[in-house]
Amino acid sequence: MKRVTIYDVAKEANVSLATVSRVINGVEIVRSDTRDRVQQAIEKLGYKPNAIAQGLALKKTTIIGLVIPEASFTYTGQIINGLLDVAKIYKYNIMLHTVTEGISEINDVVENIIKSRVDGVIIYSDKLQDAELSTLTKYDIPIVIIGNKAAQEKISSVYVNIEQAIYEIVDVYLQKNIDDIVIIEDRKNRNSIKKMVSGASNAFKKHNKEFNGLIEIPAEYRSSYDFLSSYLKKHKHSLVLTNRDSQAMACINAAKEIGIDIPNEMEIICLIDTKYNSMIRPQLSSFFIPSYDLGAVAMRIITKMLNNSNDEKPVELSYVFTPRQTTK
Amino acid sequence: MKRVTIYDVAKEANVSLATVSRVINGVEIVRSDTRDRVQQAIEKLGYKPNAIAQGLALKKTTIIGLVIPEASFTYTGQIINGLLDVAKIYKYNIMLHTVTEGISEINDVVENIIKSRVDGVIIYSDKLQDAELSTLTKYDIPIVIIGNKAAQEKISSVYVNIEQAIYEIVDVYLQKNIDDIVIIEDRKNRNSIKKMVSGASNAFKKHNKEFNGLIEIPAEYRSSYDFLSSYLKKHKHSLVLTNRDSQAMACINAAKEIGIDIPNEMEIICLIDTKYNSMIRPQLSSFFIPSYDLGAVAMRIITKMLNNSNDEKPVELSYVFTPRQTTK
DNA sequence: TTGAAAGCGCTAACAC
DNA sequence: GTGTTAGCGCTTTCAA
Repeated sequence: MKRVTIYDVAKEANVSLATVSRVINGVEIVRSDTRDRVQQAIEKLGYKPNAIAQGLALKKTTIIGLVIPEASFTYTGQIINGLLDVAKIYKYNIMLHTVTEGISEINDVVENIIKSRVDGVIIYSDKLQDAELSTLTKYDIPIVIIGNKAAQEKISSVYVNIEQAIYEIVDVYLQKNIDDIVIIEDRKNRNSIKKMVSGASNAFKKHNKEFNGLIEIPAEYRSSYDFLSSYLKKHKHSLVLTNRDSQAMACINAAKEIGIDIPNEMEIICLIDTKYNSMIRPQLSSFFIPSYDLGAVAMRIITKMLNNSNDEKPVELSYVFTPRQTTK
Repeated sequence: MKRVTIYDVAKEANVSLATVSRVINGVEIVRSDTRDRVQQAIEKLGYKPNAIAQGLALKKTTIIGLVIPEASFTYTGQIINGLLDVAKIYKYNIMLHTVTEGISEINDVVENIIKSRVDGVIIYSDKLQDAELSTLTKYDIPIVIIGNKAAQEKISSVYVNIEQAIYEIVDVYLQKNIDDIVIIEDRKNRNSIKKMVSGASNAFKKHNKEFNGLIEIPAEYRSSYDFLSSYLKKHKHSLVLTNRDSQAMACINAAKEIGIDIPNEMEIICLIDTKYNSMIRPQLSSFFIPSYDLGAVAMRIITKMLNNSNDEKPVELSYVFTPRQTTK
């Protein structure tokens, strides 16, 4: 099919481009019979406005860049769903970028975002640090960060206070005089772990104790399972805190294997809630982190920024601890 | 920061736009000292070519549309990872669209894709039917379908032969004279289920039997668990085939609850493999479907189509049955 | 090797 | 209420 342009429609309907433009943009001042003529021409020719040309003329693309970590989508997926649902309402399109390791790759992504002239960018990734964010703001690209409170001016954010969550739960255990608490870290979510540790440390401090229960495990499920299988034989802990469900499951399975009774001999709490938490046995106690809302709110914030351009305050969403079968 | 254009760079470097354009596009015929001058100007001004303007001028956007179902990304996630890894190599950007129910919403997505002038579109969704695909091809948008063999000319595809997979496994059981086999369906993946049923039916036919073991369950995990808990009390089956891991888990948990011994009294096989299959207990026997590769290959095919424009043959990827603890 | 100028498809003053 | 025209930022042909 021959690419049909606004010009073809104008000719077909015997009007000027301007009038066609008015019709497709819903500008009111067009007489209804010419509007109809134009509409018919559009139908007949199957004309679809070229968003790229519109983008050039208007200096805005109605595209929002989204940056997420590669790998598991079990958690990120919900964020994306929230994001997209809101994006649809406001007619924004989403351009998807993933980042893994490698500083050069990160620079590529940033470069790419700038070139593509997105109207704004939503970032859910620890990988983009202040430097990258600064170059983005230098190019006047509105930014919303998911999962962290933004550290810079002009950057907005929506997040859950992980530190607080861990603080509270650890405090509960310390009050019951249970202090053999560890946090498992697989080095894949450094930033989250840092906050978890910080929360735990604060709780310990409150009780005049010192927290040093950070244990490193391998990044892959299989090897972390193997690691824990031998580790747990020698080390008993009262409470294990994990970031991801996969880590908790490695822990559960290893404990079962050894014969550790969950939750009576050892309790496990996972920070992030996925649909699998209540499917596995024992069902995994976890925090409910409103991931869908994180995405939805992020998108809402960005649309606001694009309309008012005055910066939005960081938004803190609340978590809920959901006890299941891995806690007493 | 003031938007800097190719014109600013030209002025800064004392050359014409054309020369700057040549430099940023790596056209060889520029003298090296002018090239250097231009490069310096670009650095100094922090110039980044406007992909939108390039898109207009070149009539191509280097954007690929991606259509996926909303909801769970546990499986789709791997497809996206494969897709993005290859997209990065070829410098394509991905614009993400999700579809759920609702014919109007689907039309919106199609409309949106056409307007955004993507160079091609990769579709992983049963929701887009022949009608929608036809309008896409009418607008000369190259299409690659993931998960189904394309039914139309000019449309390419990459898929796994689910029908065959189920045929083979069911045949194995029938040869052992086990024919109390059911397939669980939750109405969320109609197309897949249809193929599974077809595969099972063929196997039964081969043994001069008739397959009618399709059982409908609720779509949500919780209600399907409840349903199965009461269903399995009255109905014993030798083999349960499911599409998604969540369905299999509902089945496993319900069976456990009732006291059905898996795999001795009842076996369970899940079609789609996720990382959770080997984390849960009992570990779930399943087919390994190369989802990452489905994405990667789809992207490769699209790039080929964009370069040669001769249509690509459908690509069939292979599956591997991976027995774990839910089968004998 | 470089520059001038037309054109990609659209929007938005401004004029009629 | 409708048309004319000058951009939006870039590529590319054709001259020089």
